[in-house]
Formats: sequence, C-alpha cells, structure tokens
Amino acid sequence: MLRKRLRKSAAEAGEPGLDKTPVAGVPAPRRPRPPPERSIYFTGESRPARLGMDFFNQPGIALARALLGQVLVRRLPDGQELRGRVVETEAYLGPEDQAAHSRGGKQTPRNKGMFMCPGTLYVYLIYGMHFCFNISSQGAGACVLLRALEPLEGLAAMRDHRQLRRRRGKALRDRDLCNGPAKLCQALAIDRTFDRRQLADDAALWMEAGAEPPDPGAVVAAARIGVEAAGDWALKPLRFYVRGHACVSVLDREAERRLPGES
DNA sequence: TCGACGATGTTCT
DNA sequence: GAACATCGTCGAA
Repeated sequence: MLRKRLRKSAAEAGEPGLDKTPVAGVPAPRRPRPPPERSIYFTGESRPARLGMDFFNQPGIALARALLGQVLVRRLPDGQELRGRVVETEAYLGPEDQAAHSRGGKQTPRNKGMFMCPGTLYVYLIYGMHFCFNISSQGAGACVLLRALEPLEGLAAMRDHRQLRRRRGKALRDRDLCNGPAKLCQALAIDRTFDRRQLADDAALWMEAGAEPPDPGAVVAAARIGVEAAGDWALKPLRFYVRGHACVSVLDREAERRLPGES
C-alpha cells in the first residue's frame, strides 16, 4: 500500500518541459538548443526521427556500437518525456555465447524476446529486485544490454524514481542517475511490462537518432560485467563505452590503454 | 574511494 | 535448491 502510494506520487512529481541541468563532469550536449525564450514545443521544430526496424536489424556487435550516442526516450503516463544518451552497451551474441541467457539455443518464456525480431525488448528481473533492459538484434537469441545513459531531459523525474528505493535521503548526483543497467530502468520507470514490446513502434518508449555519434577512436571495447562464470566468453571485448564519459558504470583502464593512440 | 556484504524473488535444473 | 547480465549501505583507509 505504502509502496503504491510512493510510486504514484513519483509519477506525478515530474515537471513538464526541458530540464537543462548539465551533468557534472560531462561535456555539454552538442544537440542544438532553441533560444531560451522559445520552447521547442511551441516553435514547431521537430524532434529527431525515431529509429526504426532497419536500425536494429544489424548483428549484435554492430548494434551495440551503433547504439552509443543514440537517445532513449521514455514517455510517462502524464505525457512527460525523459531522455538519455546511450554511453555504455553490452552485446550478447546468441546460442554460441556462454554468457547469454540464450546460450545453447535455450529458449524459455523469460527470454523469448531475445528470439523475436530486431528491436524487440527483453526486460527481465535480476536478483529479485532489479530490471535489465535489452534490445534484440539480428540473429536468433542475440541482443544488446543497455548499461548506462547520460541523462539529458527529465532529470527531476529520474531522480524521484531512483530515490524510491533508497533509505537515506541523500541526493543523487546527475551522473549516478543512469550509470548501471538496473539504475537506468529505475530512472526511466521501465519494468517487465515492457518485455517483448517493439522499440520501433511503441508509444511509451523509443530511440531517437543522437546529434552525432561518438568518435570511433573514443569507444572502448572491454570485457562484460558480471559474467565471470562464462569462461572464455567472459573475457571477450563485448562491452562498449564512451571513453572519459562520467556516466559509464565500470571503467576498464586496461582496455582503454589498448585503444589506438594510447601508449 | 574502495571492498565486503546483504537484500530479494524469479527462473531453471 | 541454486544461480543470478545488480545495487545501496557501511566501515576502513
């Protein structure tokens, strides 16, 4: 009962309009902004196009890289839109990948979304209390896990959502709102009801083209997180993140040193 | 800032 | 009954 009340109040707390609060330690977004006195909602300026099926229909590794810099949008029931730029992903390659839920071609009611068409969401509960958010890619049983976002818009609502589970009232830094797979789900109010929905045509959740992709030379390929039991597959560089970005969940200094141009 | 640890409940063997 | 693609808190440094 109390929990229900808390959820409701958080959903109602979001303020409409753009939240221009910059993220500490993050270069200012390069997305062109309208003059301050003119809201984009009243100028007729259109938002970037939603990414369609064609975008998601690429192999897991390619999609994991291509998602960096794109913008995830969550429209709340009250109409407010939350936006975050993707800064960290992990590719799961399907039956051969010993770290994937689809390893060995295993298909269960839970992981069905992994086997559905590219752009299908696979949202699952982990450790009994957290949700993780995946996007199906090309190839049966292959998908991409979103691990971290840079909050762009609707930070107040994100903070409210994130604060629900925390005992102490200490305010979260902007960079801590979405820097983990379960954190971003919590901040954007993404739960299991989104499982198996289509990112290409859903009314409450979609992906928009980012202003510009990260410099390919700034994308770190590192081992995935939390899959130590997967043997050799745990070591493969299938996690991708934007080097130097404050919102990345886990840094891999060794992998960063392997980047071209690094000594 | 980092490491240890407990919370929590679904899913699968 | 064990495993689990995590997170928040606390105490030590």
